[in-house]
Amino acid sequence: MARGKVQMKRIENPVHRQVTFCKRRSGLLKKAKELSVLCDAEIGVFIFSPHGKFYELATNGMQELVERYMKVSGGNMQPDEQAKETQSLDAKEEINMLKKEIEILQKGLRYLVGGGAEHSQMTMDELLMLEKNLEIWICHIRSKKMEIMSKEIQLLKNKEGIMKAANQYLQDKIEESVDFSNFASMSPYPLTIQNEIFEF
Amino acid sequence: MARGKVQMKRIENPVHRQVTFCKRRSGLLKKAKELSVLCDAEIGVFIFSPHGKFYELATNGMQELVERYMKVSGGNMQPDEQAKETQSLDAKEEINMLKKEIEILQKGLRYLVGGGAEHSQMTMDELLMLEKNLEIWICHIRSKKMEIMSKEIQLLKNKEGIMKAANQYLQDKIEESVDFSNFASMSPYPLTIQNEIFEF
DNA sequence: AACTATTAATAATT
DNA sequence: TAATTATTAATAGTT
Repeated sequence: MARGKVQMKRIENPVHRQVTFCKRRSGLLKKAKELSVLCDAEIGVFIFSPHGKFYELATNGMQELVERYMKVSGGNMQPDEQAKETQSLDAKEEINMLKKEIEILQKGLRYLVGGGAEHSQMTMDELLMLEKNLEIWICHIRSKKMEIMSKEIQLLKNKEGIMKAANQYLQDKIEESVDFSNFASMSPYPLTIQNEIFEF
Repeated sequence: MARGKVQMKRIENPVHRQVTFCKRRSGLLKKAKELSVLCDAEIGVFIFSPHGKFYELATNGMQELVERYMKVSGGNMQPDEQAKETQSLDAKEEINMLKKEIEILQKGLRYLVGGGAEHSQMTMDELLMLEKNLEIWICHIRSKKMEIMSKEIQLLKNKEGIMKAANQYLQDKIEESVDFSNFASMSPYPLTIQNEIFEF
């Protein structure tokens, strides 16, 4: 927008890039604020600089926007579509249970972020629920571990098969040589050493 | 930026406002994308139109940005506010929303505990670390539960002591009365009933 | 950080 | 709605 058209690709010169970042960042935030004021929209902007610095603008508190975002994006991007599911349960009860769970999870989150000071405020029931959640979570992790281990075992078995085949091949060769040359022993090494040779 | 300077306040004419919203929204998203490309920054933009329609742009997936945001912002959730917003909605919709929210919170927790790695991509070592973390957390919770139970036990013991004292007092009174009046039996009730009288 | 020459965005208009 | 255009706003390169 000034002194020459700009190519839409990463600016390689780090100084230029940094300067442009500052200028355009403030420009973007200004535009965002303008849009929110002029059109009565709620807007949130995150900016993480390449070096991890964080900038934000939010019309109504980022927290609220994030929560709203999560609600919308949690389903599909179209708020219309998520309304159409049919399932008959005792809705109010379920809602209450879910809300409780949310509260507990939020407390848990706060606890983790806050480093532990907050759980003195949790009741016994809440602690039980949180404990249950964590146990479920640990189960997931353990099954993931099992999965990884299974893969490794499979890999090792494959290796073993290949090594066995290689050993067989070598043994055959040796026997062949023995037959052919009539030497008593061409193979001074035990098979285990052959294994090592073919390990990979 | 055209045909006259614009006042920085809400556009009252709804048609103008809507038109301006569309134009500036696309402008803002464009600018955001440009900034991210030119300066190698990560950017997320939420826009909620006055009528609740939602637009977003995110360089690396909004989820990741939101998580990152939660990390830097310290996770100061306001559990109260979101409950009120959902009052007028259809129950099933609400259930879905709450479930999504739970999922997101769990993801957030996972993220915080794991230090940022997605667990589908986690290595064995990372999973082990996470598992250990969760177990530690469960230990904390269990010790908190123990603490609560201990307090309850203490409370019950105190009660017991008070009741015993009360009983003793009553018994003394009764004996006194017996001595004083020379009636054979002033106390037709067993002590267990005295216990009930002094329960609280 | 301040300054322009330019480009880009957009308000009003068609 | 979708173009057009007259202006203003943003900013790239420079100092």
